[in-house]
Amino acid sequence: MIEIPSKYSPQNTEDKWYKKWLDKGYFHSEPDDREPYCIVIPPPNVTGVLHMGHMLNNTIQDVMVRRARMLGKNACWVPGTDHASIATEAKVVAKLKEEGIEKSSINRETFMEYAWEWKKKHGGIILEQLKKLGASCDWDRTSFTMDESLYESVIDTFIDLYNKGLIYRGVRMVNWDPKALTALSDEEVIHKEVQSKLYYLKYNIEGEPDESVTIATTRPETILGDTALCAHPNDERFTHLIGKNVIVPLVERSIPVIFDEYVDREFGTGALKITPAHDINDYNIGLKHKLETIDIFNDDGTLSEKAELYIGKDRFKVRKEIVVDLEAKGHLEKIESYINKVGFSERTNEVIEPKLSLQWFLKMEDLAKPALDIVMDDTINFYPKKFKNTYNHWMENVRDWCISRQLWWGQRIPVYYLPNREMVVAKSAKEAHEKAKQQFDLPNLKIEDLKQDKDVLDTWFSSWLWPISVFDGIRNPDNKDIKYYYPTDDLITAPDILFFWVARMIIAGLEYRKDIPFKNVYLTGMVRDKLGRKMSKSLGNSPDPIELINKFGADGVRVGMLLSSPAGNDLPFDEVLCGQGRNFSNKIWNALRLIKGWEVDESSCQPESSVISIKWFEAKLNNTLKTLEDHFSKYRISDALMVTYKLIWDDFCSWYLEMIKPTYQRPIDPITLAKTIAFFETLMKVAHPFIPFITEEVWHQLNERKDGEDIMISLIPERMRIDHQVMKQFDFAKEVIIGVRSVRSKQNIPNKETLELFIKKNDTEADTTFDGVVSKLCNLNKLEYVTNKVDGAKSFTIKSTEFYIPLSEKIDVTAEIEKLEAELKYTRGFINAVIKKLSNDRFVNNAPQQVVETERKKKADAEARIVVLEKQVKSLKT
RNA sequence: GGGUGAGUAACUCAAUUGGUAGAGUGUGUCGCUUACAACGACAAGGUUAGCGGUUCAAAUCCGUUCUUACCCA
Repeated sequence: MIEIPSKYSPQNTEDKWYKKWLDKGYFHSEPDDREPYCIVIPPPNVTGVLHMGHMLNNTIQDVMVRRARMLGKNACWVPGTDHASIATEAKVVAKLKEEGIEKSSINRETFMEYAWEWKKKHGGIILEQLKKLGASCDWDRTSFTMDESLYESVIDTFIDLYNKGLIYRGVRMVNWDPKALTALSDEEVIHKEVQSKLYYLKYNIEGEPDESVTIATTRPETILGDTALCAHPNDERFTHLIGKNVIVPLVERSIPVIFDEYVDREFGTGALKITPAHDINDYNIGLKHKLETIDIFNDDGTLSEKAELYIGKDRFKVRKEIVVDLEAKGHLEKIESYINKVGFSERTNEVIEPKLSLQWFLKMEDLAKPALDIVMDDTINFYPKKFKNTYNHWMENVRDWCISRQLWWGQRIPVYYLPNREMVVAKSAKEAHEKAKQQFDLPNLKIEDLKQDKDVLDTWFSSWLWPISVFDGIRNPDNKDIKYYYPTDDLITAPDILFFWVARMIIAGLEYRKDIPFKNVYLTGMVRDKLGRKMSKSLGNSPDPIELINKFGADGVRVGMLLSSPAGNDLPFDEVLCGQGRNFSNKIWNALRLIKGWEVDESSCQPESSVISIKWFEAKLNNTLKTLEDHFSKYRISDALMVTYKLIWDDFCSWYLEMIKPTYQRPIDPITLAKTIAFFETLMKVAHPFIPFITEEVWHQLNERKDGEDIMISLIPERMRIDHQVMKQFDFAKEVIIGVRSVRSKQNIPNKETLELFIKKNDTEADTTFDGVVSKLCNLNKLEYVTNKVDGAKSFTIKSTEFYIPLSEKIDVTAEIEKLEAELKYTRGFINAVIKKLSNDRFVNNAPQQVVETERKKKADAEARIVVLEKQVKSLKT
């Protein structure tokens, strides 16, 4: 026997094969005559390291790409990263701080040098980790959202949209991160429940020094920015305040009492203070009632001069101080503990301050409409379908997109301001200069007089172009890559970015290519821990993917990730699943060991049982290939894997190999061996997209391969006709085998001991096709058809066929009768339901013909079985 | 508070659109039998969250209550 260790070790094969594939250029794709299959990776953040979400997501992508490749398509998976402006800038700022450098002490250019240096050093980590997973990305096409061509595409797009009148500058309430000093999108804000306090504050009524009205607030420091007090118009507790003013405590400012149905009468006292500059709802009420806005905060979260008091102090410090002062002046009625949701910055974990600020916006309404329709009419398909609802809801309530960020790391907004407060939009300062001179008739304007906008664009304003810009399709709309690969085929991503990435890519695709960016969107679930919590760094509940790979092998981890992750359902991750994946590899490995260990006798002829076994497995294989196609067409990846898993483990290893296995130390015949190896090869091909490494290794062990004859670039064989007859016959044989094994197990008869099996057919002719197989797998020394019941034997019944196994021990007649009667009871219950159905005219007339037919068949089968069972009981009793 | 999903075996999920519920894992019993103990054989396990309704027939459709996740406010 050839020396093959009994345990498969992935470490010895995975790196070897990945390198080989890479060296041979198998991952690279160039346009040709074949049908393209393309996926663009959801670009991970350059600051990121691989987490479980990436593992799941990229495993699925790799499965899709590898399968497409093996179906003969020209498969291209474009990898890359996004520049993640705020996250990266935060990292760089922190690193500089460690080195004793404050961001405020250096200029933009110097900062950008540091940032690029950081990117060069750390930006590729995540992509290297993907290689460990086996990702078959076309690394030659690796893109980065700040690469020259992608950068320029973003700028061109901004200019184009501006010229179309879709981009404007305006004051809006934004989510302000006082630490990063930038606006954040809603998606970058995480709302968390926190234990806070509800302060009940008394405002005096103007002109009535003895009267007051009490409001409740969680943020007492913001009273300094109050410009109104509001109650529900139907709330009788406050009708006496109509037309009156109240006095803001401490600053002693008079503000009007207004009425609006927005107010929740149940909350607090029913009266609400209105601070339009610092709360989005108050802002909207302020707009409606034309209230003044007083912005009491500086950008860093300290109080501004507008606040009049506590100037320069931090907002949280002020909260404590103002409560003391309010109490001293008798304005504090009480404090209750209260749980509310507070927004935190995703990147800096700072409490978000709603803030009015001047930002750039993209008008979304007209752009969103066609992007909504194209999903609703299934031109783009979502898997699972339920996300169409979510998408619809979002797109119908779309709000303008705030695209500016107060950062340096990113594409700088191409807007230039003139000394006369006018502005021009242009690709470069030089162009802007020319344009400004002409447009405003300023021949003496100097280029230094132009000031470019300080802000950069939101990272999503880069990534929404991703499926186009990775092929340079914005700048060169007719280049051969974009024409060949676009639209891409599948997009695989998580539902939490459905709106701010997926939807926007669809919008950009329709706007700039007049075509969808992808045909299908597969939404993965979220990876959670066993307790159902989201995996996150802060909780520390996420395993390190690289350690997992070291422990279980990349193949094992891939199987673990895929096994229980149906599209859109969350995946409660458990290492046990990776263990299952590793065991699967080991099973395959040992099947290889078995086959490699066989001696061949070229002159021996093929046993009948092997002939029929091969016939059966061929049918089973083709049938499974069909099921597999169906699962893939519905994007049921975990089902596809399970079907493959069972085909290999159950059908091939547990059944087929046992059926054709030569007796110990006997040689195998050449035909059976050749056929078995061919089956094994096909199985490896089918499994390759899921477990690329071990399949490549086994493929090479199974046969001598010429250079370039690798499984990765081979084709999955075409499906042949399925022999349903032989499958049916085998299913019956299987039941017989299980029946015999069950008797063995219950009677504690060791496998070594041979048995006799007598079969009494009652209605149909005996089908002896699999008798040889049954004898072999049950270790029978006799298999005989009889016409009479066999006495003193263990028995079991399948359909209406009786089976008898004579035993040396005595049979417990009472137990046998009990068993039979239990079966009779079940079958009678079953047949009664069927009879009831069939005797109902409305059923027979209304139900489809086929359904009625199967019911009749059920009835006939059950009747026959009852007759057999009854006879058996009767004979046992006499 | 509003919206959208989801509640099926101990766990994770199926059930081809209404035809008396199936896998994998786990569990139990037995077995280191000759590829594999990272294994094999066999077995147990379900009032489909509760209640009510439509139907010949409901896990599936309708209503309602409860639980839960996500999104929005």
